[in-house]
Amino acid sequence: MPRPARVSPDRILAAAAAEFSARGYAGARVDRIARRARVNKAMLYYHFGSKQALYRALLLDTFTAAAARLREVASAPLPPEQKLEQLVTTVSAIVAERAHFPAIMLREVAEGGTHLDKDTLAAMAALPAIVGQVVMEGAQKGALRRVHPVLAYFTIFAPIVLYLGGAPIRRALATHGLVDLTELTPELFEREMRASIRRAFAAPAVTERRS
Amino acid sequence: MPRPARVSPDRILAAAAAEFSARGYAGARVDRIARRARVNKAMLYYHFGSKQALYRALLLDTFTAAAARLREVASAPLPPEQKLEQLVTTVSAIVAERAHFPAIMLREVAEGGTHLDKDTLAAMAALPAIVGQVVMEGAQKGALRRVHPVLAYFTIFAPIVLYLGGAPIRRALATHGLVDLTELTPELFEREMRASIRRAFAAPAVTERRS
DNA sequence: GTCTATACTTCGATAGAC
DNA sequence: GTCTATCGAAGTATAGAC
Repeated sequence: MPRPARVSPDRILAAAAAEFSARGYAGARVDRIARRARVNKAMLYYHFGSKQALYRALLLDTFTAAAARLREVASAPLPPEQKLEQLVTTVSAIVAERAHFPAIMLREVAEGGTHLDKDTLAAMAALPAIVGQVVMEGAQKGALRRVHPVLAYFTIFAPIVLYLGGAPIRRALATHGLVDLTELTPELFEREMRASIRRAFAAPAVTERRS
Repeated sequence: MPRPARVSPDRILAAAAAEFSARGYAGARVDRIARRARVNKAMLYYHFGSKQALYRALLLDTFTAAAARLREVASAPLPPEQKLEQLVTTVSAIVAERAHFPAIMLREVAEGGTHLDKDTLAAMAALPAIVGQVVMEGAQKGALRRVHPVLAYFTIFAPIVLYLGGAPIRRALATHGLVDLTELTPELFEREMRASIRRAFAAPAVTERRS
């Protein structure tokens, strides 16, 4: 047997990621997901049960994977300042690997978690917890300024997710000749973000640098 | 004539703001908007023509008003560092007055501008332009660090919009007993944001403070 | 596990009287 | 300008054969 063809659920999840991220829960069409995954609708319902269950499975998978990546950074043997910058890099990397991540996250925030169950909500809630842990550790060691951990989470996550998730609308703006920008690249954006985050959260210089 | 009753269009726009922000374009129901505005559907179509036209009217109104507020700050007789902090305050104030602003913005970014026409897209594009103007002025005067204007836009806007727009999902998390937080208040958030922005974009200290 | 055909529902939009 | 009634298009989900 050259091809086991045991790939339906994975293909469906991938198709669901594309569809839900591009159109949102209400805008997504089960027919389209099935077609994109090259299975028929009945097959999709056979594996996932309902549109909502598929959506939850997708989000649980997405946020669980992201949290795992961030946990690696949080528990790495690095000084807190470097962990913080590494978080920026890792969030960017997560988006680079899963292009649908930003749209899904932005939509779910806007949606208020309406379609989610407790497990999926818990997976989302893990992200701020991990960032908060890094910041609090840094403050304790005197390496970082004391800031509210939730503020740190938003200061780091929000710009990256909105900027990278904004690629499609920037294309739309460009189409209409409305974009001014000497296109900022994701690479440059990440570099500048790291610098901004470093400065925003650096501990006030108590011991002065020698003159 | 005690009450002109000439309020249908405004009431419809207000109802549309609530519905579209809570459910998105595809999830919004024209019936619900009409009911909330206490007009019937035919009346709504009489005034706005279609669901899409109503959506565009709402977004054009929303972003035009926000841009006007920000332009005031940009052209105020203030040093750039203060303008920057004032932008933080103003974005927070805009959200305080129009609670649906964050959700609408997050959704439209995720949506990629699909439902928008050129005018509405232009109104959205005005926001980064205004922030960029402040940052470039500051860099020219040596008051601010040289950063890409688009980066500055996202660094300021994104955390505020995502944090304030995230209130509903934080409530959902709290309902399930998943929130750790010693609830960060919007006021404290704004104060800390101003501090972070100030540090992130301050010009490197060339002239040392006297010892 | 896989597919076709279809039941059932909801929603955007309009016709047409007042 | 305002309203009631309704059409027609989609959309989720399932029945039932293979």
